[in-house]
Amino acid sequence: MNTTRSGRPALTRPDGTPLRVLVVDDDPDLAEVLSGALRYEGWLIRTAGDGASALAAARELMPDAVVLDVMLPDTDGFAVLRSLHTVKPDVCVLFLTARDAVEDRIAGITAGGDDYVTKPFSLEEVVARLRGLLRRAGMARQQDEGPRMIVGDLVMDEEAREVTRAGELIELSPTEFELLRFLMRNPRRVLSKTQILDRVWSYDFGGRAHVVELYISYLRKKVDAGREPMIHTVRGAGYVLKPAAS
Amino acid sequence: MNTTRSGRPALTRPDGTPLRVLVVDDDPDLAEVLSGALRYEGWLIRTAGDGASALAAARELMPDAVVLDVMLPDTDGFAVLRSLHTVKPDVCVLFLTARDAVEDRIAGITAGGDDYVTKPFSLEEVVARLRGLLRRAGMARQQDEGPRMIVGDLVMDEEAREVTRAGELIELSPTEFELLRFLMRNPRRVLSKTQILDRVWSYDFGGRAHVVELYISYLRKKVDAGREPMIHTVRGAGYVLKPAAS
DNA sequence: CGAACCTCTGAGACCGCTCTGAGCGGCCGC
DNA sequence: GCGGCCGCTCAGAGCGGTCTCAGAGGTTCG
Repeated sequence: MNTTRSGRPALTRPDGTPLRVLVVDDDPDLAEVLSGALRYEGWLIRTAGDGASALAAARELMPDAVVLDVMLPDTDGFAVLRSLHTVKPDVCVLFLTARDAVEDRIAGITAGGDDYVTKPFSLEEVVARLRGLLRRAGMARQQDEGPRMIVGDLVMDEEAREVTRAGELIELSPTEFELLRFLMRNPRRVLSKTQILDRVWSYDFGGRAHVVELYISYLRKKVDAGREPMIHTVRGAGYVLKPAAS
Repeated sequence: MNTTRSGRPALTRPDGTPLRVLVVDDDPDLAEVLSGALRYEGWLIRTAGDGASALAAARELMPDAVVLDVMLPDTDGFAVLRSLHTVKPDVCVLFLTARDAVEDRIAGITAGGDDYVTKPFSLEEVVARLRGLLRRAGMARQQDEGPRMIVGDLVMDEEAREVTRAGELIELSPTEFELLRFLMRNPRRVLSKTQILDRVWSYDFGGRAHVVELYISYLRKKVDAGREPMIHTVRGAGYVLKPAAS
């Protein structure tokens, strides 16, 4: 079976081959970081730096999804979207956009089922949105039962943004939610504070790893409160999430 | 089973294959947004930019329904309608028309079973009208029980434009109604303000997401008033509609 | 022509979220 | 045992998201 580099089973096409994603951004550094994160999911990635080469790459790759910066040197996002749909009508598109440009020309994009994230974003956010898009579009094999993630008696419904432990509802802030999502996607696996910072916080976050400790403590208070602990500290290494039974 | 991108079961032909819809509009952006929204319903979409290519596409696609702009570069919509009926006599037609356009001729249309919406329209409106047309024409399989939607003790009858909670009638303004319809079509699913804006407000609406907050507060006053709340805010993400029991 | 309603804008208040800094306690090496 | 380091938690400041109110402008209907 196709797997991610973390050993977790990858989200694949229905036939088991890797999902294909095209990353389009004129900032080479950002494109590199993005494609790295997506490759880590076990997907097949190509990159392009402008609209024209994006179209060429799309024709060749026939991607299942495209991560597309709205601000491109040659064309605007809407035109690219149209061209992409003529190349592959069922392609999913995840737009990357500056925060203040949202109102600008993006209007109507989410209407077709496509989605967007605003810069600066976290890699987990991008990956999560893409997985959501691909799953809803029926391009991904249903290995798990949809948008539900389960570790021990801890359950996360990504679409409803709902977390329960032993059936009890747990309310989480956005950052807490994203941190827990990252932990749950990597159960029984030690994650360093740096790793967590790189994945869960925005790429331009200048702060310290201390924040991770703080949010872990928040999570413990809500997730482990009075119960068998699932979040464990590995001194000098990082944190692990494990089912309580173990 | 054929499903929409939201995971909800799609309205299909009686034989289970996707409904076929032809979108005819000379504005490529609008055609793109429309076909995106309809594709999202799990339907098979083709587009055309003028009357001649519309006819050609219709002959090839044999669509169940046509979304047709009245103002076309080469002919007017009514001529196209007549030709369409020679190609496929039982096709449903949804007209797109300017607000101040000829009321009399349009009136004749609705008598024939077809329908129309005035520009600028919201995508939810178009989708709802189309679903109504297809259902009434017997082209869609009745998977759900007709025009009735139920979430918890909240019931919406789309055709009667009537909403009740726990049996009590709730009076809603047009915008409130459409917002609630969108929420009810996506229960237990977090919807961002942008998503809501793109679907419920007209495509040319330039305003801010602030309006969504305002209308959510109106809805709460009417739907949740004094009862167990069903409309929940997910800070930083959007809103969810959930049965009170949960 | 007037009244009622609907929709949207703007302003203000509130409150939850995020992060900083500091202090404390426990773990490890010496 | 002792000092230093690592990790945990608390308290608080600043910020930004969200809610609500009041009112203007437009539309519909009587």
